[in-house]
Amino acid sequence: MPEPVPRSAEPPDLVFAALADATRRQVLRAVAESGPVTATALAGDLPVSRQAVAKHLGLLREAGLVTAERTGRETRFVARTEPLDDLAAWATEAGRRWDDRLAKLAGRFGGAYVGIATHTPPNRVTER
Amino acid sequence: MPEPVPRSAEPPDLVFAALADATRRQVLRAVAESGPVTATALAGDLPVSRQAVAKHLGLLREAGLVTAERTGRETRFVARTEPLDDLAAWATEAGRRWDDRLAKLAGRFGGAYVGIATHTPPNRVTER
DNA sequence: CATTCGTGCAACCATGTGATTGCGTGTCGA
DNA sequence: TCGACACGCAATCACATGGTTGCACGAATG
Repeated sequence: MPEPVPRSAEPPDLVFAALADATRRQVLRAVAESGPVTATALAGDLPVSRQAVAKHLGLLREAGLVTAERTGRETRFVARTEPLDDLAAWATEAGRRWDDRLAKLAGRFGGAYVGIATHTPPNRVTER
Repeated sequence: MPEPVPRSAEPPDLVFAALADATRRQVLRAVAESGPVTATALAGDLPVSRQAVAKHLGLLREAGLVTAERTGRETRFVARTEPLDDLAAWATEAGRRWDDRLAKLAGRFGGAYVGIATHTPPNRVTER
């Protein structure tokens, strides 16, 4: 056995789910670029209501992508990057492993699938 | 200006959306590990119907995560790894940039937020 | 040529979810 | 103390989405 497979910390569903929505990514990005910021301030720059932003922040918080700190009557959010690092690690690892598998198949079958599997645009079969 | 910001190929919504669903990730993983495989065969190992698998494969295909090749009456799917690489690149880049921003804020404010932003578990504020 | 098998498509259903509005509560400043 | 401000919570709504079933069509097989 080459290695016991580092078992890269598989990002929890929450992270995938949180990142799935474009608006939510926008919120996250805004938080990341605005430093500690409140939901209300954030809503000012975004095309959605304060409550919508608050909801997104809630999910992002559960996913560990932001941290909330309440002082007095306002809550400031800060972005966390670890989940992103985990995601990057996962994607890299998965991609690498599958590529290896693909390479083996290519060896066994003659390499026909390599091109298809790694260098074909979106698709070209029953293209609608 | 340090750099014009490499503008890491931002993964399209389709990729995020495709990866958001756990079952779909399972399908993708199965495809990746089973080499060229048909939807029907895939459905045999998964807890959902063939059509469900086919739908997932359809989305994965639109997201560029799998490729389909029809020969005769059966269609075999193969996983593609580029979208995953793009995702990894994006996550890494975003994380790095935000971390830089955080570091600057830490310098300006005294570092109080650093710990909170980079080493606090899920959360700890209005913990429900 | 009839049958069987693998697909794709369409309709349909239940749930989940992004977003809004309205309201109650706690905090800060005058 | 009182009003303004920042939140959090709940109800509601429209729409997207995962999943199923049923059916029709093209390709192998005898």
